Amino acid sequence: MESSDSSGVRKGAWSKEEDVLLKNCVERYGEGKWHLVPVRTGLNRCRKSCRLRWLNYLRPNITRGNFSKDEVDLLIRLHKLLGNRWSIIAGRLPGRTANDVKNFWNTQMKKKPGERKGQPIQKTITKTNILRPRPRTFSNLTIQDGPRTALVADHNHEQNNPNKNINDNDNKLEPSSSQEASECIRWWSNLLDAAEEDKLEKDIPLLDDKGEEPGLWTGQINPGGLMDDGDDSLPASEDFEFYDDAWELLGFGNDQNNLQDGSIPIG
DNA sequence: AAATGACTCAACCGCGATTCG
DNA sequence: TCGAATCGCGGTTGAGTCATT
Repeated sequence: MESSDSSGVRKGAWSKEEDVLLKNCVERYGEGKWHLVPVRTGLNRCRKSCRLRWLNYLRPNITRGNFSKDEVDLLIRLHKLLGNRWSIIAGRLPGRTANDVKNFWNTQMKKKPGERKGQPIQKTITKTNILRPRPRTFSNLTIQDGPRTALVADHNHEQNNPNKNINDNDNKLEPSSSQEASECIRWWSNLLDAAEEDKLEKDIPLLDDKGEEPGLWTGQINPGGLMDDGDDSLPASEDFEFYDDAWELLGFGNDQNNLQDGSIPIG
């Protein structure tokens, strides 16, 4: 079934030999610089295809198989909050790629209740029940408690932060065990519970009184959320988002200046 | 056993955003 | 400041597989 485009670049399913070449390349040079991968490997593939294959299939720690009940539950609520922002949602589901999440949603969750496993969902996304994230990038931030995957870590500053609660060898910021993955899911689930109970039952406007979207904090973390093609010198989906309200619920208050500090107490 | 339809998921496409010279 | 290159993402497609007739 293989084919190639007008420039002769191979398309279609990957062979085992191609997988080995790509895997060896990434292990040697690291993720990123995808435009160099075809040159380094000799693969007749475009950079996008190489990145996609790595992120969605070859990358370590990818969780395969059915979604657990907890994952489905969290997925439903995150989708309710975020809509089709698969990379962000996947970032809350350790080991799941955005493509996985998207495929799962499109194949399982769009079925009518009774046709699918899991609980019914609200099919219609309206302006009043969806919160779009408002990116607010920050760095040098560490949460000293909670799941490791909820840590906020600026890769450029990790070595300067003695308080970071993360394994130095694990710059992917992924859960190291299924127990941690479950803990991460539970943590986000609880957080969403609190945020939903506190705010979502009210009719939150899309824009606040300053004309900005109420929503999420964006910082740096990668609990495993991945999207397909593209490239970056940092692992994909390094965004970390905090529900504004959850931020307060967690005891941080609403002083955004806190975010500039090296660490923030939690709980 | 063969034909057909339904389903899954890997992969591609296109476009807006970002980076870089 | 601008244009080209690259990245990141969501939407869509289609080949392979499974279930049903």
